[in-house]
Amino acid sequence: MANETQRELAGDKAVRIVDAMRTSVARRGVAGSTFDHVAREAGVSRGLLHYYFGSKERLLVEVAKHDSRVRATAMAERLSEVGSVDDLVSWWTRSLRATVRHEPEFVLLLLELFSLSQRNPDIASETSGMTGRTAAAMGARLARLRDEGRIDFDGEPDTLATTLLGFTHGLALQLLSNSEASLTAVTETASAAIRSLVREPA
Amino acid sequence: MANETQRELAGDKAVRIVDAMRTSVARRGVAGSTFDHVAREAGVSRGLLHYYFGSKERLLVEVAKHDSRVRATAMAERLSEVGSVDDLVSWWTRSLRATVRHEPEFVLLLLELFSLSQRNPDIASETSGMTGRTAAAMGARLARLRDEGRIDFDGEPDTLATTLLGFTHGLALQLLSNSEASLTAVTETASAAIRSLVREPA
DNA sequence: CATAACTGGCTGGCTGGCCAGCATGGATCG
DNA sequence: CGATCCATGCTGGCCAGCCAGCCAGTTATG
Repeated sequence: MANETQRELAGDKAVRIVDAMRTSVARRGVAGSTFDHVAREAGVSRGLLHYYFGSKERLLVEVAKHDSRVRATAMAERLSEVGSVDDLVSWWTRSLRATVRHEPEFVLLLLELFSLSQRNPDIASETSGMTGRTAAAMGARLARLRDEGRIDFDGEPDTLATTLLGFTHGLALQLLSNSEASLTAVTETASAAIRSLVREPA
Repeated sequence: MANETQRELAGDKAVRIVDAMRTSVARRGVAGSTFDHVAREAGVSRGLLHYYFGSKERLLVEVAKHDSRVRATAMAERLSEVGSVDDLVSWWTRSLRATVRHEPEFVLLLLELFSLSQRNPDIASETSGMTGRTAAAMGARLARLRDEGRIDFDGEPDTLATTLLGFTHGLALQLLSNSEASLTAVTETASAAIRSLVREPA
């Protein structure tokens, strides 16, 4: 075995552990996600978490990696259907609303990871890689759309993508934590802002 | 004494404790901010934290309250100097850059509070009150500027304020966690988006 | 039978909360 | 005016509970 971290992490149980940890962190936070809880929810023994991952920290890194891949793939898929300015804006709006309403766990996980990143270099690089890859995926698609003459915008594709992603995360937080804020009103305003960044090609 | 929570919290030591806790939470996170550390940094005994605040949770609520007041006041002050669309956009841009560069602790504290809000109703309402009051302060100023015919925009002032705040938080997070992202490029793009939401009065 | 997968009891370290008691300074009394 | 006595701010040792990590041992696999 080349690396004790890589102990057949594709196996059924390893996947279940990463999954359970992901869910638990979103629900209870990192501190509340004890090996005991996570092991029970994954249907394995506590010792196995150590056997596979060695430490809580490395398990968290694995969670971040996994989410990164899933997230980037899902986004690339949806974005591939975007073909015009209108498509792009409505895609952005819909994905924000869907995130807030149906999968807030993702935002909460991201929150925890950002928090941990302040103190843990490994998690920091993984988290930064996660947002970076997502932005890169979006940037690539934006560049392609511009090349194909379907949309136009100023500046680098990656800069635009990073900005859009930042808007999404910020509004999701705002909307999740402040129940008084109106989801529709805020997303409408934000859509208008996004639209101004992208225009029909000349 | 009417309420044991209100044990002369204006006192010198109480203030030092809240301050030390604030700093520590931003640096070490909530879990890492043990009574032992915080007490040492505030220059008081561990027992005093309990004497004043009763529990860690209530101390955190106090930190949130304090920050809320400070933050809203500071923003209202700066915003009072804004008198035109250009002023508003450049104020927003400058305040985002200043936050990222000079006071990331505020963002990190907010991050921790958001995270805790998921599990603690008291902190949730305090955090939501914090962003709510900040948005309300900005909204009031925006409404005034519109009434005075200095700027114009669509929709409710509070909706616009909430959106702008969300943008700020999201970009700050993005920029703090992803060192590769270019601060100037992203803030420029974001400024353009903001500008589209506010226009000269007809 | 050998090796890898897996289990769960154990432990040392740490943490929030508790509380018995100390110190300080003002009021009361002789 | 000095002695006595509290009230209140404050201290730090103690404790019960919890948790990540360890590891000796058991089960599955080939």
